[in-house]
Amino acid sequence: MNSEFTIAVHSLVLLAYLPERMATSETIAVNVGTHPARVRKVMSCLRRGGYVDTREGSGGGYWLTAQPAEVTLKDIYRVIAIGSLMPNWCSGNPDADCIVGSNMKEVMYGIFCAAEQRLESYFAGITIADVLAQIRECEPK
Amino acid sequence: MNSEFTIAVHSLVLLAYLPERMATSETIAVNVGTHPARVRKVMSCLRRGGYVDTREGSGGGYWLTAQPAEVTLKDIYRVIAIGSLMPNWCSGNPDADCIVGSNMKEVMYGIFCAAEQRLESYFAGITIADVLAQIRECEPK
DNA sequence: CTAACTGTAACTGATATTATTACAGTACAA
DNA sequence: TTGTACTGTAATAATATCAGTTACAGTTAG
Repeated sequence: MNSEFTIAVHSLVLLAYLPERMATSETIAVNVGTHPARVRKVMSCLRRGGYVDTREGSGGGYWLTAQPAEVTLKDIYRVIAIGSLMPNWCSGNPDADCIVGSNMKEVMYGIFCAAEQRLESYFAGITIADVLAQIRECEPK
Repeated sequence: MNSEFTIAVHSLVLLAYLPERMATSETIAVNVGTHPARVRKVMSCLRRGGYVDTREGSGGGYWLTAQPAEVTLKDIYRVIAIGSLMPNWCSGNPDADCIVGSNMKEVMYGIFCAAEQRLESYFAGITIADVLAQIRECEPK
């Protein structure tokens, strides 16, 4: 899995934590530990998903429009990282004579799709509010 | 996830399918669609896990020692691919002042570990024999 | 008009993945 | 005991993916 999912979750949790529920890509990037351009790319996806709103220009930035308790990690996963469980490489060769070689690709595809659904159902049980609550429970540094 | 897990499953299913339950790395590699050296690397892990036995030298190769109905994809996952769900990149900075930035890494780590357990429990329900049965159910080409 | 933003694409460098080569070690069989 | 056919493993090369960075057009507030 690439890390855009993590960046997306982190960004939404940060917005939920901030009193104004608003921040610029620069502020988010510092908190996440990456480059503002990368944050903007991820936030564009979240905007298309309807979880944040953006304003360009001076005084602009990103703010949370969704309720933290109503956005799940599954929602975010589907917007940002869907399909990332499946390896890019597939085994077998559909034209082979052997039924194992010729059908393995399809069977493994089915297995990974079902695995991804399991993963999504786990993520469906975790909201942005839950993640923020876990953060508040951490030992103060 | 890298594709060694897929190669391992494919190899074991092929061995379970073959009447002798035995094959060389060359035979397996052709069926899987990769290089024999790569198959040998994966099979070394499976040997250490106790799922196959190997014999060097002329007439050697790999054969299945475990019962196909008793080896699960979870067993294989743990031997070959454990930890592969977690991204290599982590967000946040434990030294930051903000509790979100300083604790996100740890919280996301916990989320991914639990997700991996979910994945493993799904894989625990699928045996090599199940995969082979699915292959036999596929339309003949 | 200017400063401060986002949106997005292009490019670079780093890292991960897969393929390939190489060769030492082992076992069988003539 | 020598040749052939294998495994075991490391090193290298080729390729793909990922993350960082730069660049700049477009937008908005003041």
